[in-house]
Amino acid sequence: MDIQLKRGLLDVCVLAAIKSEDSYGYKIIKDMKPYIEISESTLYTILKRLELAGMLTVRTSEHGGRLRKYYHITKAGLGRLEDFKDEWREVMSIYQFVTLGDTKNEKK
Amino acid sequence: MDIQLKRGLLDVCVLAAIKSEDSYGYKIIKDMKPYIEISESTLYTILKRLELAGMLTVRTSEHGGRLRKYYHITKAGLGRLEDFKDEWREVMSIYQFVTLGDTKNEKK
DNA sequence: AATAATACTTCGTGATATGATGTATTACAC
DNA sequence: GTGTAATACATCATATCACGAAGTATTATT
Repeated sequence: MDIQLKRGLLDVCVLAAIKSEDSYGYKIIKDMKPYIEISESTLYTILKRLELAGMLTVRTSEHGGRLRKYYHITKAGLGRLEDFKDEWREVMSIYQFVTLGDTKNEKK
Repeated sequence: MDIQLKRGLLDVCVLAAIKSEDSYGYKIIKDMKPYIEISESTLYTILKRLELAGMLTVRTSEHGGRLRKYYHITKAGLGRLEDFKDEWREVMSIYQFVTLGDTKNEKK
């Protein structure tokens, strides 16, 4: 999939991945995989960015003798997801513009 | 609208704006305006990029004592628009992922 | 013992949207 | 007839960001 199209989608995907329950890096990647590929370097960059923006909080927890960072979505993060749904209406109108006049049985 | 979401949309929007008939910079901006805002610097950058990629051709023509650059979509450009429609299926599946479990009457 | 999987980090790079600024002509308001 | 807006295109510097590469460390599997 086109890199540029992914931008703007990745952030909300990560937030969506931790929406229903706290999760950690490796799991987020696996959960997103069926829908969108994300590299480790990209994910951890995004997680840090989202943390700085107050969209999520981090908690370090031991798991099987190894440290894991669990990410928890905040109210701001949930708000971001809501805003995204609003923006999506705009996106769909743009899609309409791009595919305008593309129906098979188009009239002149 | 979110800058990141615009990426990946702008290129195809510009191609769509010259799809049915040749157009020029200023008109493209005005045609796109109801759907998506684009600054002049961005548009001319994109037009140059698309020309280099063989998605469109340029023809300079005089109009009212002033030079105008008319942009014409190529087969490759039309192909790009077709590819975009395929990619859109992926985008919609991502949207599903993001809004998963967001219905009002959600079951546990 | 070796390899794969899990888990996170840092760095450099390339793509790119945009504001600022500049040039030049035409149309219009006063 | 002079100033301002609109038309039309160009260039530059900047900031954001996805990603590959490379690294560190532990656990699970073969």
